[in-house]
Amino acid sequence: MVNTTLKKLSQVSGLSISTISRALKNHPDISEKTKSLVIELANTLDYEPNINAVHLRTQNNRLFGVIVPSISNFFHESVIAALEEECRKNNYTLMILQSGDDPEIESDNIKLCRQNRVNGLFACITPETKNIESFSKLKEVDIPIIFFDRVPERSDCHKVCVADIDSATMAANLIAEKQKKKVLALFGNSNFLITKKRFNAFTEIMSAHNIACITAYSSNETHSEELTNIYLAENPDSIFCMTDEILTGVMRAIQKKQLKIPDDISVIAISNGYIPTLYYPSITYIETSGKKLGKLAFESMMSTISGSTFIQDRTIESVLVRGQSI
Amino acid sequence: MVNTTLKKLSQVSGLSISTISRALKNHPDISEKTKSLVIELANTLDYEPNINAVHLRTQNNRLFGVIVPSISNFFHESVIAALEEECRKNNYTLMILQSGDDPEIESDNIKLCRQNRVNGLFACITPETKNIESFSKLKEVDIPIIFFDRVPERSDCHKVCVADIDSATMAANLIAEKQKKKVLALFGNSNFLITKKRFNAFTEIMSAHNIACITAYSSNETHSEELTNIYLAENPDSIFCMTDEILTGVMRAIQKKQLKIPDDISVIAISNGYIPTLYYPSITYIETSGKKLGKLAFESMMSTISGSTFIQDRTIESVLVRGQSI
DNA sequence: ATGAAAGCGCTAACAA
DNA sequence: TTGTTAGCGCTTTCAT
Repeated sequence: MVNTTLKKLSQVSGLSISTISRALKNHPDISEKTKSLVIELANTLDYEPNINAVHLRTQNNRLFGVIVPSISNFFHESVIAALEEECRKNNYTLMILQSGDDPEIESDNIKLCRQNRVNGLFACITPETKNIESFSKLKEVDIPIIFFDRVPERSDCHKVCVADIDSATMAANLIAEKQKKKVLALFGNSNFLITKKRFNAFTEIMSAHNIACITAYSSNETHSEELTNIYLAENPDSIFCMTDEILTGVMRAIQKKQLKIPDDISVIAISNGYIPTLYYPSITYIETSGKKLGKLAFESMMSTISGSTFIQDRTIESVLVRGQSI
Repeated sequence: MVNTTLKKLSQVSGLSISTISRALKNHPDISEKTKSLVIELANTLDYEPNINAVHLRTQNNRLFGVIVPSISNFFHESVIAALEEECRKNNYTLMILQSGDDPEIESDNIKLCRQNRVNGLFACITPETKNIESFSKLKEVDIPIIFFDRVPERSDCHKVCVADIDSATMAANLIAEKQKKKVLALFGNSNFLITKKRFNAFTEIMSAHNIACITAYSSNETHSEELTNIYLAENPDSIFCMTDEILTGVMRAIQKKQLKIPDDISVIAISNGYIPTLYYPSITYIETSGKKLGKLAFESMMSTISGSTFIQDRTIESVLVRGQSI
């Protein structure tokens, strides 16, 4: 069966299309009698407005796009969940796109956003996104972009990030406070601004306290496990993990070697919060909440949409969640 | 700046709108000269077709919807990832909707699908979805539905599921093979058909082998941990976990009590595959692949869309992945 | 090879 | 209070 349209309702009821349209939107001009008549008719015929027609006509899709590397990621997942919730509340639809960390797919996704005439885009860029030219095309047609988590280095764009320096600082300070002497610190992709900042903040505190610090970069689990195996030979008394992926790799190595946490070795991580609780003793971590980030990003979007010309550059505070791993 | 339209290209080039439209779609009637001219112009003016207009005109949105309880779930996440990939390849867009296991939101989502004139819907129903009336409205307007994972009991609808009985059977057989004598078996939500089937298959094999079997239902981590603590008093030699959530709860209890796996107690789970590898020794599990399910669901959708009247009822084979936990 | 025109379903300004 | 009409941007039939 074919979908019911205003035209059909008009034909069946004998009323004009515009009267039907108005009645359905509870327009004050329409009499109560007509309204209830039309609404009832619409219900029995299962009328649902054709959103393409509405959007074409109103030139407002009430649609936001979000580009993440992959939804299979605790952090981004929680960001999306938060965005989705806010969109629901504000009667927007969210178009979720995955870049797979491939700049070409990212560029395709941006095109999709333009074709769909999104009202705004939330974007987490790929490590290879050197210039943001493809994003600029959105700006040219006045589609605001809120970058989040992984953001461009330039300052003329809206950004919402988790605390980069702060979270590394908190972890470093806890290590110092616990009188650790030799730490293995594993960081994520060195292309990212956030990695650089955390690396600098962390190592600085280490030197300030005269704590020996072995550093390495890794962005996946297996590599982290290998690195841990290698550097465990140097007998660190603690390990700092910048991401969940690193943490799981490190834990695999530790568990295989049957090392006791925290007696043989201490562990501290930066995480969104699920993985650290899976282990026993549970891992102490600095929480960077994707949920909070999502909410803040949405807030920034709304204020930008409603005319604020202010460049948004916001940061989510980190929280220390104490486990028993250090 | 405003978006470029065919009209604008027409005005700038002096060609008619229809010529522009044809040139852009590589229509054979148009001369090469005109084509290249138009394409170049479109590029310089950053033309992107207004998808709402295209869809309104062509009455084909090339859009699928998918409803899951939450994207924050390993299994559903991988289903979505697979669906997304297939959609990409086939030039469809995927609209991802979350029900939060709330029948009311589910119903809203279905409405959204109708409003967006999706070409088809992939749906994983909520535990409370007693009747599928809201889904029927989609069928009335010829929108095919492929139910997956959690599906209605009635037989007149398309279904793609993971092996229910088989996976429970495989786990049970392994437990028997390993000569276990007393097993604690934790199952998910008892409303689901899949739970019932697995429960029956599992307990049947247990009785056939004269293995004592304590059973309980739990659908979240904390509850699973509590149940484990309670039933550990009865000294089972093995635990069967029907889901990842159950597994993490069980493992928390085991780790807190410092029980050694597999010496003190054996563990076996049904899982999508990530969580079991996090532990050491790694957990033996029956893999139910969300990725395979997604691919198969898409296949079913495509054959239904292209006219097959055949009721699809397909099942993903399970695979035993051996860890060291039993 | 190109153009004119109709119409997809809807909203809203204007008319009655 | 209701109806008429134009038009959003696009595709496609029919004419030239």
